[in-house]
Amino acid sequence: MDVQPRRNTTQKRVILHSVEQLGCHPTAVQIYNAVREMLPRTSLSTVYRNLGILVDQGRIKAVKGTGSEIHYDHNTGEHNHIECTICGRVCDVHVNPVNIETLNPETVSNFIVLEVHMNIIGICPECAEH
Amino acid sequence: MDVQPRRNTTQKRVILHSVEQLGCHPTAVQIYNAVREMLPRTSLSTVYRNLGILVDQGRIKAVKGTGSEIHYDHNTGEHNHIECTICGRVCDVHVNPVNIETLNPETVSNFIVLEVHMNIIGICPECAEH
DNA sequence: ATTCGTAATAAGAACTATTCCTATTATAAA
DNA sequence: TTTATAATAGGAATAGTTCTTATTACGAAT
Repeated sequence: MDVQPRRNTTQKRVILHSVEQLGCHPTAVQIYNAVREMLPRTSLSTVYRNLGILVDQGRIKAVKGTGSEIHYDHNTGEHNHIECTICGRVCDVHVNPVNIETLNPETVSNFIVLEVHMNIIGICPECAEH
Repeated sequence: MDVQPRRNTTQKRVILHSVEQLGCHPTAVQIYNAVREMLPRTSLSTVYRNLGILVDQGRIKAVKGTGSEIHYDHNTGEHNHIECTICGRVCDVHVNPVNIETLNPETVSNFIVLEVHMNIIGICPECAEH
């Protein structure tokens, strides 16, 4: 729970930069490939460790789609995601957020509601036109 | 894409029965443990294979939470899920479904919207009272 | 600038959840 | 019954992620 000292390493900077550059919610391996174009000796575990640190620091978000890989999102603001069933791409979506206050406690099994995530599944424009 | 003949085996019946009995969205391993109390020689791969068949047949649903395991749900009707951040339990929730028609195509990046899933994160009543 | 403690790294082993493989078993049709 | 083959048990293989350890390099204090 206490904050460790953090060094500002080249790898960390390039990893964050790659998440931002790749844009559309890359996976760890996609980030790894991008990073290795600039720093060819970077290891996958370094990518995973730094992604974990960046998530802990709230500088990026980890996003789960329908697949088994974790996607990383540099957009830390409130938004939802839409995933293409065909190509697997994950995009940002701005739907009116569900107001937690409006959820009747009875309907949510008397849980204390913390977050409401909306995941939309669909077909992206590119895949829609074959 | 053609339908294979399916045999009605004891294992398949006990696996479906366990998903129903365990109720609150068990994982494959939880189902495996329950099944082995009745059929001690059942293997984990048999559990996975039959869960896959049951999902394909629409008799149960596969549900992903925040964790890495897949949960199985005998409630095949339209509903959403709420997950406790503390104990990890996944429960059914009946929130007014999001009407796909009301989603502005612009706001959903011009995707063809197929499904809208709402995942709620919270604290369950048991965990709330320490 | 140089030294030095230690955070971060590279490389790969280990782990976890799931899927696949294969010889054997058992269902149900003939 | 017999028989063809779907389903099984057991375990190997895979995929994605996390962990381990000797080595490297950041940056604070000389």
